[in-house]
Amino acid sequence: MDIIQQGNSVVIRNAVEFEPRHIFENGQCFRWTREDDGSYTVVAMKRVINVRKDGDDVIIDNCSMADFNDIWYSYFDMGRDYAALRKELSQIDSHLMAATEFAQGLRILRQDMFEMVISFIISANNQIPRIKKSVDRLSELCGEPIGEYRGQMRYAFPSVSAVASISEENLAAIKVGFRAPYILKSANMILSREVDLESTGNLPYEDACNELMKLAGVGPKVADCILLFGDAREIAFPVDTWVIKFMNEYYLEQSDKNMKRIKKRGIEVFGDKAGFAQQYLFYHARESGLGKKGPAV
DNA sequence: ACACAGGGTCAGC
DNA sequence: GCTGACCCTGTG
Repeated sequence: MDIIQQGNSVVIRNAVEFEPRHIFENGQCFRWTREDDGSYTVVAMKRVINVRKDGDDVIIDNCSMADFNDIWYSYFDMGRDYAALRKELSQIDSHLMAATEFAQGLRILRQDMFEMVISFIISANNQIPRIKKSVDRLSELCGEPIGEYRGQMRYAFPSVSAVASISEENLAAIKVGFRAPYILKSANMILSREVDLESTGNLPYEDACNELMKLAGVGPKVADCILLFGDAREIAFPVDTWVIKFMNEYYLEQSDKNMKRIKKRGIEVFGDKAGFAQQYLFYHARESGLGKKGPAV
């Protein structure tokens, strides 16, 4: 991989396994905006960057080589061979063959654990545009300002203590509805170390899940999202409405809506890479409108 | 207009 | 285990 600094940008040459659209529009991340020029402006890790594709090159603007090495290399999971991963998954069956071909360039981000906890608590029984707005409002309310970019002030995702001490009144302004008390309670549980986000990384998958589910508003699906997108747990298999759709369509003998059984079946079929399989299939199902315009693929 | 669902979770049986 | 309610808001 050839990576060079060019002015205020870092350029990754020949990055055929890096497609900003597939990375950001697949539901793992909420703090991005698609610009008129097709690029993506992203706030993460107390920084703001702009990511775009130019031919086969990826251009990360507002980024130093030092930041790329220290932060974004890990964030974008650059150490993983996605070509090999897609090839491996495509051999499982025709659905994964289609999904991995469709979403070439998708990567699973390694994001901040606390940001994942709060973001996915907000995601419950919610819609992606509204989730994005709520996370933005929360960051503007009590996140650190990290400077202007493209004429707009940007705010980092707030710290644990900042979220834990939001007033009820301010929290209402974020418009997270019935999730407000969950956010407050969970932030306080993390602040008091009743649940230690940093130690979950050392726990076996099942234990890490149970630890996270002690938090308010965190059930099995949200716990899996936190572990998959925040802790790079490849076995984590979040079961949501879209997963229920494609599992019933392709992988279950008879219609089933029990999340526990669906999850068990997913791990049975996809093995220790279930999380990756889930992302490709979820994204493909959603983008192709499975269940709305008839069966996909 | 007004019902309906949206990357689920929780409380009550 | 299963069921219904849940704050909002864009959609048809």
